[in-house]
Amino acid sequence: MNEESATPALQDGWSRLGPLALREGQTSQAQIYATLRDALISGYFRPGEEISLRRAAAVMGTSVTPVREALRQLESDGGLEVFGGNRVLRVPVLSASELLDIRDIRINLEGFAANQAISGMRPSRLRLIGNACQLMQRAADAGDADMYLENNWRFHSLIYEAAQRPVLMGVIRDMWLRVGPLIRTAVTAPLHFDRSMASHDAALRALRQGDGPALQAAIIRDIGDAADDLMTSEQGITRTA
Amino acid sequence: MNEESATPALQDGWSRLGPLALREGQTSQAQIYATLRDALISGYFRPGEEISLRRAAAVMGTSVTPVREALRQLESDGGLEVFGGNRVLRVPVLSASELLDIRDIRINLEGFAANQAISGMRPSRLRLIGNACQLMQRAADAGDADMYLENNWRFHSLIYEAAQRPVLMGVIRDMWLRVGPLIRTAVTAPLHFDRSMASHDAALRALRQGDGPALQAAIIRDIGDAADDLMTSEQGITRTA
DNA sequence: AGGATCAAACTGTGATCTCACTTTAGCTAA
DNA sequence: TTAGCTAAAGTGAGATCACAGTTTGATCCT
Repeated sequence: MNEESATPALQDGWSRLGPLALREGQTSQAQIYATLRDALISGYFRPGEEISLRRAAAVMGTSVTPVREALRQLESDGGLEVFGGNRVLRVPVLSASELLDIRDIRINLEGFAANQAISGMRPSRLRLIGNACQLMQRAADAGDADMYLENNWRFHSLIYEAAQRPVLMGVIRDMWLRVGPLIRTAVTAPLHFDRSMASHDAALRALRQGDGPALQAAIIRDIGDAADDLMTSEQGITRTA
Repeated sequence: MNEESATPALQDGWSRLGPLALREGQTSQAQIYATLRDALISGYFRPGEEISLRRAAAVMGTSVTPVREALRQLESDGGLEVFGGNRVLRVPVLSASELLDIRDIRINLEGFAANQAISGMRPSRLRLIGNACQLMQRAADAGDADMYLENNWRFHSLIYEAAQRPVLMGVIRDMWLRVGPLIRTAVTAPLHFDRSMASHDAALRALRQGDGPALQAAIIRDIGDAADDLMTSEQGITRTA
């Protein structure tokens, strides 16, 4: 039955991306990598969606060479995986065990980063975090998933960056790269917004009071709740493995 | 003064690597990546050593194309970094703060993995771990750094793999990739072998008793001691940043 | 002897082409 | 209608080439 009306414009991830605006001092490859990485984190691509070298090159306005390196990098980060006998690259479809694997890494590292962030927190950054939290709340009220996800990443990364640990920040970003395509399906879960915003409010409170352990606990709760929603939604997750 | 006799054959990392033995079903790029990654973990390359695309291609017996992708992947993993205005790839020279950054990630993740490994431990694996520990002790007695480092990674990875968490294992491997070039300098520290083997023995004991927290504590102590030796050795570390 | 200069030899980057393979669409035949 | 075959289009992998930039080293002049 009319599936195309149920998902009116099931756009692929490319529709939101334009050709590359070449900035000097940066290689094409680096810009393509950053663009696609952020797009994956923001959930522009769905799990299982295939990424073609030539099509990506056409969209970015370059040859396949820099695209290939960028995609290979993303594969190395776990943001893409080789799929069939044709070695096609696609957005990973996670198994339930992989999801738990990632969840526990996040609990360990983001909890640690949050705790470390307390000492490096400045008023200006705290204000930015508060803004992101407000925008998230507004997006939740309006049901705007795009705006919500964008500010969700912004909220979390602003906290972790205060820990001033670039390597840790990179590993955390890699974990978000893996769950990014899934989180968009998680926000459709009932009560997700409510529970998530409750954790975020608790985190913001702890942040303002300089309470590291409380902040850590709030972040851990947020991660656990999100993983629960993902497990129950069963979209983009394979149960077999 | 005759510096060349002080370091008689300061071999670069390529001297231990041969041309690629093409296995079917694997891409050249994947084999080059795996080869170079393991070489970096084992400390074949020194911090600051430069990696040339064409030279690497000549050693591996391929064109620059697959080499470039492999090196780009390693850069993304943090195993290589772009250096000068010429964008030369080299083995990273870590700052003291980066070293602490990596140390704490390792403490969190490897400690967690060790704790999780208890339930997945099998007698056959336990025997392999015991063997690696014996070989490490023998290498320490003989002062064979190569053999020691090889079995050190083997010892740790055998433990963590028992946790059956591929993503976690990948992140841990990335951390070893970053400290691999440094660890070779750490083993020259006085008492490093003694302290390290004491931690390893404690880990093995905890493993045989199925004591997760004790295993976790032993692993954490090992990581902390190694980081201390690296900080005091000051080789391949910049103090400025 | 010391410093400036210029050319040669390197560096990575990106585009293009060929190849082997897979997938798919369409046609043919049972 | 359906099964099977075939040709076309698509896939990534790898080699090669051209280019811009840097580094290096020798030469020349002071």
